[in-house]
Amino acid sequence: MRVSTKGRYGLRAMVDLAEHEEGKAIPIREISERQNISEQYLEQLFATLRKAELVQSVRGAHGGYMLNHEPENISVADIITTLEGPIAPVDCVIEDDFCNYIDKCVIHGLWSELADAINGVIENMTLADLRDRAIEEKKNEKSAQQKKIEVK
Amino acid sequence: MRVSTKGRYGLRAMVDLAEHEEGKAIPIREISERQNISEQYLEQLFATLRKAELVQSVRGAHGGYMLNHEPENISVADIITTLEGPIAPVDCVIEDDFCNYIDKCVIHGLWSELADAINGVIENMTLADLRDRAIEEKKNEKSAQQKKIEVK
DNA sequence: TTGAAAGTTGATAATTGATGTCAAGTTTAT
DNA sequence: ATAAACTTGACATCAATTATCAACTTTCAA
Repeated sequence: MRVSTKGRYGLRAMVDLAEHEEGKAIPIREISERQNISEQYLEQLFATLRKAELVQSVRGAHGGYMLNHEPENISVADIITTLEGPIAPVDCVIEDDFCNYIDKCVIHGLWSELADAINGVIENMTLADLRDRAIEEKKNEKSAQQKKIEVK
Repeated sequence: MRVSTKGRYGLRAMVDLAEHEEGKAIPIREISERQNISEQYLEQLFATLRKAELVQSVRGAHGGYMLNHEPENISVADIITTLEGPIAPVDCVIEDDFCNYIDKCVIHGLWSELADAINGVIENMTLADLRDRAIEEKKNEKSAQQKKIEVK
């Protein structure tokens, strides 16, 4: 019942992108350094994100990746489901063919509720929300550091 | 982001037990047949459930397993966390040591929300709820069959 | 009453398959 | 010619499942 590294790393990379892109492409190496995720793995993730049209790639020197939509219009659910497939605690919530077990529907109801709860959270949070939090976070760190220095 | 077979099969087995135990122990073979889960795998799951004191074992001929508490007092969360470990989308929601990444807290907030949403659902559903649904379900099947026969 | 057989839990090892990770080479644009 | 995206493949790790064997309890027949 974990979000795998695909979703976790991918989400961090996308927040990083939202934070740093200003009309220009960001190379994977930069994200890799800031986020401490291997370039090779990030390449895999971005290949998937590109196919899903969540990001654009710019090849060649000074190339890299940039978001393909406004951060306000990219939800956490978009990113995670792209990288990990549909978020559902069990397959039978996704597929239309029924479970082949006796008490299928008994537990099916529970899994549906769970899927709804999960999706409610991740559909209602956008990349813009996370980016803003990240920026806020860094402000606080800075002012905390400032205080330390002042105390010294 | 799936509940693994441990949680899924374990939950089905426990519902089965709640449905069929009437003061007597139920052997694993019966559950295995009804639920179509291998005996060996079920044995493993029940070993874990026994150590967590969710079930009792009775050895020897006519032995088997029985619930160790009233179905009303066993939540879905009890069963799933026993079999799969704490339910959290990422480790840093469980552990107290911080994530070692830059935007730790940015995404941390999201994961916490998600964990709360999930736990809310599974803590508020008990084995008794699922058992009752299972019984209800079977009644409906029967009356549906009955109707078919009547129509014939 | 005793001893063997059968049924069952209990523990651990072995196999299989999926996922995560890394490396090397290829293509494209500046 | 260089810097970057792209592509493919190999390897390692972990989860899921099956298999094996040991220990214990009851049953039943001699």
